[in-house]
Amino acid sequence: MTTNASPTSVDRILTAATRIAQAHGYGGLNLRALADQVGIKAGSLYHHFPSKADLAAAVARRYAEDSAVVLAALEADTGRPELALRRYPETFRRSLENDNRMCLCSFMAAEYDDLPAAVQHAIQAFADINVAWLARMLQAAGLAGAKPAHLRASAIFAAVSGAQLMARGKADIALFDALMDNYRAAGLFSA
Amino acid sequence: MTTNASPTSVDRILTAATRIAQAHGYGGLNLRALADQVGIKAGSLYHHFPSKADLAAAVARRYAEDSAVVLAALEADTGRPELALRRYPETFRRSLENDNRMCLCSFMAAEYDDLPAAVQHAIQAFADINVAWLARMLQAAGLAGAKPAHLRASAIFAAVSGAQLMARGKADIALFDALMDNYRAAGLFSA
DNA sequence: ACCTGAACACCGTTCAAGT
DNA sequence: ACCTGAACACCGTTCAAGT
Repeated sequence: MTTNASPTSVDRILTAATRIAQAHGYGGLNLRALADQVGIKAGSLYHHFPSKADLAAAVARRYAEDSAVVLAALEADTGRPELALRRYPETFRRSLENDNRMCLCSFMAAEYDDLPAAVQHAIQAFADINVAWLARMLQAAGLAGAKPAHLRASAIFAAVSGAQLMARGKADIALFDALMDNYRAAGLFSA
Repeated sequence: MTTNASPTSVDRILTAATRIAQAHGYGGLNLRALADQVGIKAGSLYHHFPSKADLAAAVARRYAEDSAVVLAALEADTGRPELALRRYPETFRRSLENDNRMCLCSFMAAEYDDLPAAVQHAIQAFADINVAWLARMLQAAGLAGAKPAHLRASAIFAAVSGAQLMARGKADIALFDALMDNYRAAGLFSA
C-alpha cells in the first residue's frame, strides 16, 4: 500500500505526458514541452526514463491499467451488466470533455507503424482489456448470441472509438452523444 | 480535358505525399523523405507549394475529391442504393490492403488540433462528402426512418472508421471483415 | 521555371559537469 | 540521486545562387 502525500517526479512526468499524448500523439509528444510543464530540463527526463520510447511505453501501460480499474469500478457501481454496457461510452466522452482529447489507444492505433514495439504492445493490451470486459458484460447480460462474444465486443469498441474520432474532428461532443443514442437505438449495446 | 501522358511534378509530389500521410499522418510527413521519393531536394518542394501546410491542404483536398468520384462510381456501378451501401466499406478495406494504410481523414482527425486551418477544412469536407453520400443512399433505399438520415449516415461513417482504426492497430484485415459482417448482421447498413 | 547547397531555429538524445 | 548546459544529427523553412 503506497501513500500519495505528494506525487513523485515520475508520476508528474507520466501524468503530464499522458495529457500531451492524448492530444498530440506519440509523434507530437515534445520532450522539451513536457519537461517545461514538469519544471525541469529536457535532458533531466533521461534520468527517469532511458528514452522517449520507454517513457511512452510507461504512459501507455499505466493508461491501460487505469482503464482496467475504471471498468471494474463501472461494473461494481452499476451491479447489472446491462447497465454497465450502456454506460461504457462514458469514459470516451470524458476524454472529449477534457479539452477535446482522445483515447490514447485510438491516437496511437493511427500512429501504429511509427511506434516503438513496447508502446505497440501496451496499446494492444489496452484494446484487449476493453474487449475482454465488454465480452464479459455481454455474456453476463445474456447477450452473447450465436457469434463469439469477443467479436461483438470488438464491434462495440470500434464503433465507440470511431465516434470519438469523428466527434473530435468536428470538436462536437453533441455529435458523440447523438451517435451513442443512434447505436443504442440500433441495439449495439443490448438486443 | 487534360491529357495524362506523364504526371506533372505536382502530381507526383501529391501522390507520394498522400501515401506517406496515410501511413504517418501530417506530423509524420517528412519533407526530406518526400523529396527523396520524388527525386528532388526538400527545398525544391517550396517551388511548388509555399509551405508544408499548403502541400498537405492540397493533398487533403484532392483526397476528398477522389473520394467523391469513387463514391459516385460505386453508386453508378451497383445501380441499387442498398447494394452501394453494403459495398461502402470496400474503400476503407482497400487502404488496409495497401500496406496497412488508413483513411487520410481518420488519421488527421486524430491530429486535428495540430493541423493548419486549411487542412482542417479539407478533412471536414471529406467527412461531409461521405456522410452526404451515405445519407442519400439511405434515403434512396427507403431506410431513412424517423431519425434524420445524416445522423444514421454519421453512425455508419464512424463505425467503419473505428473498425479500420482497430484493424490497423492489430494489422489484421480479417478483423475488419469480421467487424463489417457483424455490423451488417446488426442491420447497420440496411434494416 | 525549376533546382541546389548552405543556413536558421527546433527536435530527440547524449554527456560531462555540477549539487 | 537529480539536474543543467552544451553539443550532435535531424526536422521545416528560407534564400542566394545556379541552369
